[in-house]
Amino acid sequence: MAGTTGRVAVRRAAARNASGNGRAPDESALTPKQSDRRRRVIQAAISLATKGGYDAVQMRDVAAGARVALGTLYRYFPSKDQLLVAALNEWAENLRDKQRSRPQKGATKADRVAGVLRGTVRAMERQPKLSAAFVTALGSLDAEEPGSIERAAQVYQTMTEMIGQAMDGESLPDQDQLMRVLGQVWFAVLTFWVRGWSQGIQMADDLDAAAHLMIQD
Amino acid sequence: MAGTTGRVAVRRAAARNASGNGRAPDESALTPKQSDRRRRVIQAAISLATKGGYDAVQMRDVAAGARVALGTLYRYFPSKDQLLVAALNEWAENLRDKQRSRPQKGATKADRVAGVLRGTVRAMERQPKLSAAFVTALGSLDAEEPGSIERAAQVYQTMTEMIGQAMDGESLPDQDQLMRVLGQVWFAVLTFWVRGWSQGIQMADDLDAAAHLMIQD
DNA sequence: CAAAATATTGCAACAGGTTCTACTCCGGGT
DNA sequence: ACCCGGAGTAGAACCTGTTGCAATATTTTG
Repeated sequence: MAGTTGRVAVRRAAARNASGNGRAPDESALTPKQSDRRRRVIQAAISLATKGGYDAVQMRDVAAGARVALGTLYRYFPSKDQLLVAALNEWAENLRDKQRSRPQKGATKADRVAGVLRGTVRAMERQPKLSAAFVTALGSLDAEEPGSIERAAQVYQTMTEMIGQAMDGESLPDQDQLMRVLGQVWFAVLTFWVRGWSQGIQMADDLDAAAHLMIQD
Repeated sequence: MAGTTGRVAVRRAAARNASGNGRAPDESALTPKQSDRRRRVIQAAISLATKGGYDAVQMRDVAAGARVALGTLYRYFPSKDQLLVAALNEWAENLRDKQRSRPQKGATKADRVAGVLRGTVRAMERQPKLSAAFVTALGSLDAEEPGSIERAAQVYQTMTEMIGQAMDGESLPDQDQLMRVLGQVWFAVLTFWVRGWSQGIQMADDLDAAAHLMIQD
């Protein structure tokens, strides 16, 4: 029991790219074998996270689960956090597509936006361990680490697209600023939940409050 | 150069409290020697964080800097993150007291609240490394770790008090909900900045937008 | 003041993310 | 078919947060 270590922020900075390329194979198209490996890695990470959360996603286990060497794992994803955020990306894109096919029904913009936001947290509450792992990883991305900002931006954009769908019709003034802040509230609400600073129930309330306070219609 | 580890989420859970007490001496009043040790520890952490940020705060170095054994350090603070958040607490309380003596001048509630929020981030921008360490620690607190939720709540409350000062006068309906969301935006804005997802300049804009969208007066 | 209870110290040991090394393997160009 | 460089593999090694422990030092108690 007991005993464990923690999160690590990694310095990395210089170094790296010792020999040859050193870049993740994301850049150019992956060969079939490669995208298969990539899929297996993400799947292994999700599977571990679903059962045991962030801490249970141990890189050695992910590698073993995906039947790749540790070094290969790190060639695909430069860190545990980026791996998990990549998984979160796929999850979010899935959800966005689902929401696209079943649009919000609310009468007002505010209602529809609140609906979308509540939808995401409801989905996350169904897999608390996995979601906690996602949120922890997202909130721990190292800004210095190449690619991490882009990966976060991708999640943010998927989120924004979901909100955008609910705001159809003529756009409000300052819509960008508004969506930006809504994205921040979404992130904070999830973090508060994951960190135990608020109960699951409060997430919906907070999102409702934010949407209705900021969007008046 | 290169090489480092990351954040660690610690399992801890059971175990601990093996022999005797095991509780941090925070509980009852500290003896003079003890509060002196405590002060030295926090000071050492701040000093390291100011120069090198979160990663530079290495527990062995903190212990050495405070002239305390590693074990003692852990008796006072159960984790690196709680140590840093304790430091953040003191910093925030200081700022709150300063703001109390020099209240916001804005004409509207929204202006004054935005002013307070901007004030905190402006102060943080002056010590980017230290602030990044604070925010990272706050966002990494382990919910399982005893005391961590209380410590986060304390920061949150100090924040709330600052906002409260600016909202003097009759309170709005849903004021609690409102302050809650404002606190979330504050946290998110700082996180976005620290993670490199937004520029410093944007922090003020986002906080202004949030305050003015949510407080209409 | 002596005994008992607590706090500190110094250090070794662990754990898990990340890095490094020495090979082996595979696919394409010649 | 042969050769080359990039991609993979296995595993050791490194780093730093955290824990465990025996020996001392300080405080509390009676």
